[in-house]
Amino acid sequence: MQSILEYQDFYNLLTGRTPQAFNRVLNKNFRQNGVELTKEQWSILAVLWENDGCSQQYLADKSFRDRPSVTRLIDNMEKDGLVDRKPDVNDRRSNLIFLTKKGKQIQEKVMNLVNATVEESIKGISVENIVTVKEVFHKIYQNLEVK
Amino acid sequence: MQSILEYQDFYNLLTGRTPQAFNRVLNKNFRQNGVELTKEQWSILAVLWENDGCSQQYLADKSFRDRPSVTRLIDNMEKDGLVDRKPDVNDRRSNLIFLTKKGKQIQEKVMNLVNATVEESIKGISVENIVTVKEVFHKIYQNLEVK
DNA sequence: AAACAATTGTTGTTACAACAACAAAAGTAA
DNA sequence: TTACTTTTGTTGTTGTAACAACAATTGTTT
Repeated sequence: MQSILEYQDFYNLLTGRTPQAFNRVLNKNFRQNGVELTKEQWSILAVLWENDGCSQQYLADKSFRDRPSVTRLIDNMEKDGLVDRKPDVNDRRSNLIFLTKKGKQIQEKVMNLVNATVEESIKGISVENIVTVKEVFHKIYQNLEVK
Repeated sequence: MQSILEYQDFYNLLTGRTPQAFNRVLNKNFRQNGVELTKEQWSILAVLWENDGCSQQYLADKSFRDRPSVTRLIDNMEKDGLVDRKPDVNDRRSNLIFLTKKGKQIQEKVMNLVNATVEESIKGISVENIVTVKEVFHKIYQNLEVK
């Protein structure tokens, strides 16, 4: 890391074309298979499939979003019939979010598409190198969070 | 990569909390130092600092955005007095984008902030591991682009 | 030259991110 | 209990992404 260009390269590495390409291909795979989900909606569903009936705050923590973002995602997903909001009788500040029948039924199809996209993307990459990427990103995250 | 959870982990790795954290810290560093730029505007300026007076299509290619996104970024940056649009006399379909005095003057300050943020983020990570991340991302990009 | 195709930029629409400000409810301390 | 603080969710605003559709211009083919 010496020149200005290399710093810009590193920025592009982290936030640039590869994550965008992955998102684009995932979206395309969704659409081509009749799955009308945004990648953000998928990331919320993935949390619910593991823990149905959790709060919006929990969804925000698990999906690395802030509360306003989750509020609006749930708004749209409720309109699309994927989830229902139910008030928490034990804490009236809180809503509990439940999968609808539709939200449950699409799990297998969606996860197959996600798995296929991930497998396609990491073809020819060794497990050691994937582990290294995970470790580097974890370290970067820690470096930035300490602040 | 065996279970559903690990695939989701990989998705989060690529598009998740670490890139978001980097963007958040970079934005914070901009604001705390009186630089009123979005990270997207910065990525456009970085291209112009290397090649002032290029077309919007060129900016789109270099910053990995589509044409509509660049149109609106330039709209906003023109309002903010960072760049000027000038018609290309040799090709009347095309605009040439030029840095204003303001757009040139902030280069040093902005690049110092970007460099500091990158350095902070990669503290304690070996050059070999950073190279591995670059290679893995390049391979992923190729895997997805072939499609 | 004329017809067709490709390129460049714009506009419209929908969806999301980030941040600030806020209200309601719950928790805590006096 | 009352007053203060924290938590949870919502709304407002601005900025961007992705995609479709389009106009103007340029390039290509015949």
